[in-house]
Amino acid sequence: MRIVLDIPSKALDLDHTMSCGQVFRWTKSGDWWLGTLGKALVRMRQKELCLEIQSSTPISRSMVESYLRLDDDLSQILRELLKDRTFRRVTESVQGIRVLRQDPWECLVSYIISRNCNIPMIRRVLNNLCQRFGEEIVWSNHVGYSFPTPESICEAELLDLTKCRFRYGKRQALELKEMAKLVCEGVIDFDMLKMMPYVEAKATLMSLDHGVGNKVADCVLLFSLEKLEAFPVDVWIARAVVQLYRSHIRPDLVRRVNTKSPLTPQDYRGLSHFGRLHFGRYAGYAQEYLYHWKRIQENRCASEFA
DNA sequence: ATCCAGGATATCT
DNA sequence: AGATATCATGGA
Repeated sequence: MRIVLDIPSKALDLDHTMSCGQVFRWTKSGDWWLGTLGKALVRMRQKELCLEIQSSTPISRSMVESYLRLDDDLSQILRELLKDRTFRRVTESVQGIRVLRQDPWECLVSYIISRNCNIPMIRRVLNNLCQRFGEEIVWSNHVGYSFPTPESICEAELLDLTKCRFRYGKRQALELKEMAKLVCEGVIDFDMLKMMPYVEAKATLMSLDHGVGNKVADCVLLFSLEKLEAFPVDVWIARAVVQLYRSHIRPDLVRRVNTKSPLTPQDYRGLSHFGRLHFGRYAGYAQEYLYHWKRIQENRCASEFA
C-alpha cells in the first residue's frame, strides 16, 4: 500500500512521530518501522512524500490513515499554534509530528506502566507483557506480538504478570488486572469516554482509582480518546514550558522545576491548565512538539528504537 | 554510590 | 487542602 503525502495538510515525519515518546512498541531497522496494528504485523517507511506500508495480513487504507491521524489537517493545526511566536522556535527543529490515534486499551495499559519510568524501560516492560500474553505473529523473517486483550490480562495469574518486571511490581500487576476486569465488564466504555467532554472523561478515568492519575489520564485522553486539548505534563514538559514561557508561570513553580524538585499536584494543574489555555483546542499537539523538542535539546532521544 | 525516568496513592496533619 | 511516605527497576 502506498499513501502519498503531497499536500501540506497531510504532512508527516514518520521518524519524529514514531520516536517522540507517544508509542513504545515500534522498532526501526533500516528505513522500515515495524509494529502492530490490531493482529497484523506492519512495516512502513517514508521516502519524502511517499509512505509505503506492508503487513502480515491485509489491512485497510483507512485503518492506517486513522492510526496516523491523516484526517487531521496538520497545516491548519500548526497555523493555529504558530500564532504564538515562541512556538515557532520549537517547530524550526521539529516538524511533521502527528499525534497517533492509539487503541485505548493498549494506551491505558502503556501509560499505567509508564509511571516513573524512562522510555527504554517502558518499551522493555511492554514487550515482556506482549510476549507473555499477546499472540505471536510470524511474517517472513519478522516476529512480533499482538497487544494482550483485556480478557487475557483479566485471566492472567498475578505471579505471571509480575514477571513482566513493572516498575512497581505486584501493585501494578493488580492495577492492570482491575482495569482489564472493568473493561471486560463494560464499566470502562472507551466509546462513551470518546463522546464525553474532556473534563468529564478525565474525571471518570481518574475516579477508577487503579493507577490513573492526572498524567496518565491526560495521555490516554490525548493519544486514544480524541481529546486533542489534553496537555499531559511530565518533567520534560515542565522544563520546556518554564524555559519558553517563564513569564507565564508562578516564580515558585519555576524554581521548583529548575531545582528538579518533584512536581506537586498543584504544579501539574498549573502547567496543564496553562497549556490548554495558551494553546487551545490543539494543546495536545503543541505538547508533543514541546516534549520532543526538549528531549532532543537535552540529547535524550539517541536511538532507543533498534 | 547516588540520581533519575511520560507518577499514583494512602495516610497523616 | 497540603505535605509526606511508600511503591521498588535499571541505566547513567
